[in-house]
Amino acid sequence: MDRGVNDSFELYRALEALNLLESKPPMWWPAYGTFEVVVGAVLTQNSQWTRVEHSLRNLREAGMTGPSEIAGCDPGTLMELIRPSGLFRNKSRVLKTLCANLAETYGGFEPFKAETDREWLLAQKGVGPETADSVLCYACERPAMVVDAYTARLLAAFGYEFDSYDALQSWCVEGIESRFPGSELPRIYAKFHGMIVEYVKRYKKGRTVEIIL
DNA sequence: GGCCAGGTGTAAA
DNA sequence: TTTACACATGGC
Repeated sequence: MDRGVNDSFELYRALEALNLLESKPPMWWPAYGTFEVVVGAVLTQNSQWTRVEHSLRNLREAGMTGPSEIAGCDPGTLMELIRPSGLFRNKSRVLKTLCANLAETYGGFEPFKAETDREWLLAQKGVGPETADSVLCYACERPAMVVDAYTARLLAAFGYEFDSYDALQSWCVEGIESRFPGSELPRIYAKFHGMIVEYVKRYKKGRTVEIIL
């Protein structure tokens, strides 16, 4: 099949030329490099970011700004605070357990940020590959490529199909990783994923994506 | 009023 | 090992 992009590097360059992140936070995800990203990564599972912002504001106003606060929060109270982003019974349990384990294993967010890895994150209940990579990429500032439904839909528009998260992620990484110094990769992957999401949001037509590249 | 959203875990088949 | 379903709110 004829494809508009031969590898992920071509896609990256084409998206970059569209200035999709002009009015977004520097690394696309708000509060890049902070604990709030960990909370947001769980809350955004199968829900809209505008809803997550509402929950995050509730949490800030209630003083639930760190792992120890959330780990110690009354379950019913936490459910009410995060209710706006949906799936709140699951997510409150997931957040409390995740925060308790984070505090116990690492002692706080900064050591967690420096020392955690994908395997530890995937072992947490309610943390799958996308949430784990989102935390690594946007909270821990690591070279992790996040892929999601947007990524799959964009590549489907180019004729690519992948049978797993890992296969899709590998395609994205393989075209990119050798093209930049290792020290730049955390921000390159962060930008790449952000550009993909913004592109699809702007050019989606129903369930498919219009290609203007 | 049905479909969808910045997924994941569990239980059937 | 694959597929189906539950979780739940609010925007469109």
